[in-house]
Amino acid sequence: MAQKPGIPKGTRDFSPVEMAKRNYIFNTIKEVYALYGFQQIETPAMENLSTLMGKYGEEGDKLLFKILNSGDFMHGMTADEVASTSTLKLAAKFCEKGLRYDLTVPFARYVVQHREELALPFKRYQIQPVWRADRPQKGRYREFYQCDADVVGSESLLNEVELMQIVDTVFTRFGVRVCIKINNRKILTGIAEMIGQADKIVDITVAIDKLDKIGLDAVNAELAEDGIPAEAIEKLQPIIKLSGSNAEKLQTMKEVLQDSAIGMKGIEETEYILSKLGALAADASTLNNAIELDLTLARGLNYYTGAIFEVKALDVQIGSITGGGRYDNLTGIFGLPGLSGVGISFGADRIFDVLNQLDLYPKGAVSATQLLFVNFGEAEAGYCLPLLAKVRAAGIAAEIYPDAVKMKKQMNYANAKQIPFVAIVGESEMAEGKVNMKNMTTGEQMLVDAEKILDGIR
RNA sequence: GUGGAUGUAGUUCAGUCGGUUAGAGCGUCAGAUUGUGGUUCUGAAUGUCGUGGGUUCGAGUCCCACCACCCACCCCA
Repeated sequence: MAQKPGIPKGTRDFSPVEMAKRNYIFNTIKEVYALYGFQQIETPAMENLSTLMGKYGEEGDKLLFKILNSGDFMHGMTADEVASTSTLKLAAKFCEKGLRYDLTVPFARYVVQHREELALPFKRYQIQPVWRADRPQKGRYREFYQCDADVVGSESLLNEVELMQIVDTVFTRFGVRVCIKINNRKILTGIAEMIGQADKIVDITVAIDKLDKIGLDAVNAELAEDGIPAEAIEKLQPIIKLSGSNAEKLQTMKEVLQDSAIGMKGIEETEYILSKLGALAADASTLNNAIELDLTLARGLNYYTGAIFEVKALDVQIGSITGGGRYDNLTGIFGLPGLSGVGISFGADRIFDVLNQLDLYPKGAVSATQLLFVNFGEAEAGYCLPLLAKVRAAGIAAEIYPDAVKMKKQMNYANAKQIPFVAIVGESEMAEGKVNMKNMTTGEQMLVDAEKILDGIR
């Protein structure tokens, strides 16, 4: 072996077993989305860079994968430009496309581009890979899948309620215990107003967001570093430390934010969503999983304007595995103002890790072939082929070992593929018109009539 | 972009103070067993010790650079 081939940093191959598991995840999510009336779309892996740039903040722009123009990409460049040392400027010159960074922005582009054909409100889901030029680490890849569902063209909070129900249903089906955290950008804006730091809203939310990770003192230190006056930080303390039931938290915040119109609007929205989910009284929730108002939840993406959500697994420490929120004017940047959207995104790769750690895959999700015919030679194989066809016609995945090699080897193959049944047909079985069916789990064998081969697989 | 660790067989990893022939488990292959697997036993194959340079009589081991991967921060799913 001369040189081992490899794949780019932060990308992965998926083995047959991994794909079976991933498909189980994707299929479960798809089923639930469809159950709520969402329809699937796909968009291209690459978008025009102008569609992507400026939508994810300064950090996000840096993490965009840019695609070099094909052909003579230096064409038409001036000597000055070629000599320029500014990577950004050069990139802008010879890259006009980029790989998608998430599914939400391409979706907004899709909506604007197809606005005439869409029946509003438009509910779509989309399961595709996205790419980020991040430095990879645990649970973090440069190519990963998102499973988004969004509704645009409706301001009703019923959409938020349904999305919470979807989250709850999906994780219930997976058997993963989660905590759904909910907050509202308007409340955060109200808080920033109340402490007189409205323009620092982004810094404040980013700092507060880290509370459960770095602790209160570190958050306060970061706030001070961001230039928030000590007096304002002081005012923030009771809010950061707020505890109690959802209803209690709302009551407290109503008092704190009574002078902020936008803050009160956020409270009202949150109250509505929680009440519809039965999450205000302690024991009345209609969800299987806990839903909790968490004022420290901020979410980095700055296009969110209303409710925001995030889901954490209770039994695995891995960061957020699902997130989303309402964005009032995402299509505005593409020239279509006044359309409100709200959506969620399941992080399939992290859910994959969670299900792996908890070993929550249902039996049968992994193995595909149910029955293997052992191959003893030309004549025997010829006898098996019609039987094979019959089994397949009954919808049972089956295969015949293509080579008449040693039986041990064929049995090993069945083991490696976790095939539960093996059909052994040699001279004696052929002569009697029978099939020897072996259950690979129990080791039991029984001789059945070839006609009744299906009875052997039970 | 910042910081920290690691790099030896397909894989996980050992390898003492720098010492002559590079080790183990798992996996793979073969045999025990010509039509019965998972267990067991026996045997075998597989190495640019990440790459390049340096120190040395001698380097897997020490030094430097580079590369790769991992972890943490930033940010995020």
